[in-house]
Amino acid sequence: MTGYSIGEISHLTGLTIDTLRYYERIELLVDIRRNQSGHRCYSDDDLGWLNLLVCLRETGMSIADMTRFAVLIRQGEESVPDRVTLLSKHRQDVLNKIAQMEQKLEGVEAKINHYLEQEKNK
Amino acid sequence: MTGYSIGEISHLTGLTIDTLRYYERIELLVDIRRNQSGHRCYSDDDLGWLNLLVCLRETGMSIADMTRFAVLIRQGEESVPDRVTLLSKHRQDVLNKIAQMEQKLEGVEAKINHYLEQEKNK
DNA sequence: TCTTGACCTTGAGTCCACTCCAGCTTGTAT
DNA sequence: ATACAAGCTGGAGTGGACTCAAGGTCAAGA
Repeated sequence: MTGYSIGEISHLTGLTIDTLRYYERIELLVDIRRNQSGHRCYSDDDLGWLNLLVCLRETGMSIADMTRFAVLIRQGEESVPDRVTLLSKHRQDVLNKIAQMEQKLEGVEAKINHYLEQEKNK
Repeated sequence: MTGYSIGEISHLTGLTIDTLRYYERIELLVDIRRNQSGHRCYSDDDLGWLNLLVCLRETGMSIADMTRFAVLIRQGEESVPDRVTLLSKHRQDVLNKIAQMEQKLEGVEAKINHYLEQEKNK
């Protein structure tokens, strides 16, 4: 209930402490509570938001787009349709990127097999 | 038979002209033939190598690793097992990364669905 | 009391992968 | 003859996403 320290959040999210402070600087993260001694004190909501950011980052969303999304959220309820649009577009981008990677991976596999053949016939 | 100009190769591979020259500068590409007027003249082998590089790049291999691979190739036949090792490791990395992206994408989809539910109950 | 360790801030630095610039040459079309 | 497109070089600049450094505060334990 007292919230999480930056070190705890770093462990829980996999983001470094420097990255957490950086995200706050660029306003990807706002209004983080502080305790008496000025240390950041993250809430469960903050943790939830960071976990979503990690999902977006790991699926290749740019910081610029994450920032756009964060702005939508700050605009409140009425931006929900826009948020759906943004995330849906991202979802499709990710699916395309995965398909693209799978296709190019075939080229790599063909090369591996070519080398294996070459070794076999020696 | 006369080979391809840098502009043609750019179209064929999707790499920009600047990137092609950059790859040569960092020795990802070596011994590109020149015509009488000093212009690059790429062979079919060069094109094949570039297409493989594109597969590696699009699947997320770093320039540093591509350079290592290029060095192995220049070492000749005896490096074939090492090339297989390098490419196989990359293949596994790509599969892991795709799996990771698919998993994190579920987090994004959950959020989309959450928003859609929220909109429905309004 | 004094030392650790975890935290704080501002500002600068790093790494990667290009990308752009200025000034020059060459070959083809009008 | 001249204009224009496409190419050349060496070197500098860019954008994205962090990452590090220096110097300071604060609370708890030996």
